[in-house]
Amino acid sequence: MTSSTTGFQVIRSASLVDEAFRQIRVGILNGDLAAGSPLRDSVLAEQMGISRSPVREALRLLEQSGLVEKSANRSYRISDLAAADIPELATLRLADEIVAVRTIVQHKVALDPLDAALERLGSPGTTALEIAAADAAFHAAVVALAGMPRLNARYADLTDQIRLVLLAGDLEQTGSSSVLVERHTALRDALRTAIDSGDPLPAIRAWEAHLLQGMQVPDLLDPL
Amino acid sequence: MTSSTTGFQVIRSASLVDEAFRQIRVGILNGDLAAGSPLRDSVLAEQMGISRSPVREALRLLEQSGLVEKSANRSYRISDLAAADIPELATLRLADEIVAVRTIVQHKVALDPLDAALERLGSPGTTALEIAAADAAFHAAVVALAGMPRLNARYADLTDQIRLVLLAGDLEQTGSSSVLVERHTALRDALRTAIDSGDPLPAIRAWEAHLLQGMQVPDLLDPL
DNA sequence: TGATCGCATTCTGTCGACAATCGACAGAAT
DNA sequence: ATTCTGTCGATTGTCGACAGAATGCGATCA
Repeated sequence: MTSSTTGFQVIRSASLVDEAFRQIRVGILNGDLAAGSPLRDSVLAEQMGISRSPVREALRLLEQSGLVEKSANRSYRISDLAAADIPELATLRLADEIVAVRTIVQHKVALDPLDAALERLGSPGTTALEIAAADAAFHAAVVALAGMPRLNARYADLTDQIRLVLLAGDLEQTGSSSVLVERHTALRDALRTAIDSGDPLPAIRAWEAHLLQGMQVPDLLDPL
Repeated sequence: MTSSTTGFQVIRSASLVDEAFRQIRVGILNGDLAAGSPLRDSVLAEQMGISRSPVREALRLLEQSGLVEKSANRSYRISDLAAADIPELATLRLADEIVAVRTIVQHKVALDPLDAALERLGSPGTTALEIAAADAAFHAAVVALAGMPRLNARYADLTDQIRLVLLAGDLEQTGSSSVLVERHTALRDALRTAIDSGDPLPAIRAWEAHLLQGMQVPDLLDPL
């Protein structure tokens, strides 16, 4: 890399907007911020020790990414995603992952980056939260393999919203670690055989089945 | 300085951010704003007669919607979407429209709203630009029929970006009005028969063929 | 006692100004 | 002549403050 000789790191002071975005986002996804209560920019700004302007821009970005919405009296609050929103979110996520699978199969992308995610998924002594994170990381890695930046961006937004729904209804139903490793390894193998054979359909079927058992996806998919 | 050169209007009400977003967006999509030149918030603010803050927030929103990009700590500029970006954009658009088609077929949504779009497409004496708009409106109407707000939002962003690409390379290859009416009527009929039979596959195939002939979509789709 | 109007407080939207940073240019040193 | 360095103008990032709107409370009247 560029700075390998000196060990210097590239200095990039992220803008306050990016920093505020990041902090508010993790605050929401960790459940630290109360679900229904309004998000007041002045309060957030004071808590972060910055002015309101960057916070306001960050809130707008969070709104576009779906984690935050403006209520009628025009104050921001965390999106109250309910079980009613699950079908749409799950459908869109499945659609995006299928796009990724197809692209990967068509371009015969190397699958090595998935091994790291699989390993993290199977490492012993991980909390349920870490297991869920590793699960999400595997799917995100698959999507990333497609090399489509816009797909990546919108997929990240989707997973954030889904995580918010799960947080609200706390119906975290991640199975045991071992069975998860088994299932995701099967997914990778399906991808590999699809690449070898050139036919993505079996991999797509495996993906549908996988996401179907993860959460109730509408029966949109069987006709395929 | 009046806004005669750019066609911007002085903003009066609503939210200045929304208004600025709207005006800059149409300015980009109409080609009024130079493609490569930087978008300076001070200049835009002055042209619209408002301060820089709303403009900056609008530019950030435009960045997330893909029409504008910013180099680190430097000025915004219109995204230089090239022909290299067409495969991803077209793939994502097709994926989204297929999601809509599947949802419509499964829920047996009434197709009446499409007739208005078809009529506009076939009304005589329309310019090539209006024909293109009516074409896009038909597809947007189909997506809207699915009733999925997030799908709608991201589809709108996609079509904006695609329009920007077409604007840059001006390879507008809209056929004659009559043949377009014919093709889109066929799409609606395919949708209808799919709803009646309960099998979305023929409609999906019709959609793939339609979008394939519209612009070079990668061969992602034939395995379906 | 209950409802409605008015006032005060709080919050959001917007603005002008200051500070920080970047690219370019010119001058100096090799 | 070329390269490095110091400075300057331009532009972005951030801030504190003001104005309008909304909310809540209290007083007054039916």
